[in-house]
Amino acid sequence: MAAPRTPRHRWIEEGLRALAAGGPDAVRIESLARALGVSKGGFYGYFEDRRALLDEMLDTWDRRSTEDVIDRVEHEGGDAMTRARRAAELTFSDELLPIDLAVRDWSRRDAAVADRLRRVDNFRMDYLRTLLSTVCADEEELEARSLIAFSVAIADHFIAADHGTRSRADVREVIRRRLFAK
Amino acid sequence: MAAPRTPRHRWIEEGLRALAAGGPDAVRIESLARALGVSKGGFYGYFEDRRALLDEMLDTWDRRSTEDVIDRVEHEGGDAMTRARRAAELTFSDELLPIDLAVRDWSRRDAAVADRLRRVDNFRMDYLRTLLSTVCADEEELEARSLIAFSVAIADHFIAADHGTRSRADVREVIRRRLFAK
DNA sequence: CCGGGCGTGTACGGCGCCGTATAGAGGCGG
DNA sequence: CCGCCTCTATACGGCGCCGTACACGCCCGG
Repeated sequence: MAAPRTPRHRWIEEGLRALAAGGPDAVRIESLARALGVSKGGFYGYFEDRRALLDEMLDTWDRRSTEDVIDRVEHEGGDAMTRARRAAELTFSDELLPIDLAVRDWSRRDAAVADRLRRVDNFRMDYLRTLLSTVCADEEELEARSLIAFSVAIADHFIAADHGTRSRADVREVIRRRLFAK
Repeated sequence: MAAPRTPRHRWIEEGLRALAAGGPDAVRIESLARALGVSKGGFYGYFEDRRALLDEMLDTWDRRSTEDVIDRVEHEGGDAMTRARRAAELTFSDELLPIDLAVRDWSRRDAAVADRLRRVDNFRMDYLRTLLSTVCADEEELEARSLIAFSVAIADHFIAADHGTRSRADVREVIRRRLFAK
């Protein structure tokens, strides 16, 4: 049989690109086809409909954002703060970050997406708790620090405010040192 | 002259409702008209086009989220932590919160929206700095606390994680007390 | 080298939306 | 009480998209 010019994963890749750039409403089959230099003819051979594509896109994002990230971080090693910084770098990479933000917004309007996001975020928070537990024994304190760490990391991409002479990264570094202080 | 059944502000109200519920892509003139029990006939008498409506919606949201909130909080009075909590309550009320979140997402794809959001967020951060400066003298520390406070408030609505036996509100209360401790 | 299938291109009907044009209704001022 | 002026309903052409139908071509297995 002929090797497909445009296999499943290419539709998924292009879909994730569109999602990152314009949110779920921008994931249009005909526009993906144009971006792929192809007509939409083949699409419906792989996917039942548009929703099925969106589901598989979420599968792909889910895996890349959790297992894949932790595997790499744990493989590279380092102390707790180093691992946390590295996990944040990978999680919020140029590639994954825009998808994450789009999914986060999308989840407010779609219960199935919200369920997935909950799974992903719990995965991340669990890892963060593990890392922070090395410097913080009190359970209440641990939970507070974990939520602060995750909140600052996420909100960094949603907040538009300036910080006078300091850069946002400077302020975040101050916060990070504080969180990982014993 | 006949009093208009559907004046400007009703289109704007309905537009904000649609924005809150489904993001900017959900603000469709014909669907707003349906929601208002009216045809779109009159719309183009008030607004140049769809974009003009979106601009006025942003004007309305901007004012309600900044000046209106601060005026009420300052009028009610209380200590710094009380005012901060009250400002957060008003800013993230059932009515304003979904609009805020939608605008925040929207701003990633529209530079004009991003400019407005920056103005609004800077306004809020300035107020937060003012409040926190009553309990915190060191400038670096003040900036860190302000960013944490704003980040936790914003991220609260974007993060899906659970916290074991504790509720999210519990954890946030722990953080709030910490931030406002001298 | 030849048939069959899979992946593709193309065309179709349908829908929802945009922005425009135009005609009607209904109150106000003269 | 009548004309006018504003707001509204309706209709239109156009566009982009969905999902389906079908025909073609190419490559693989026999």
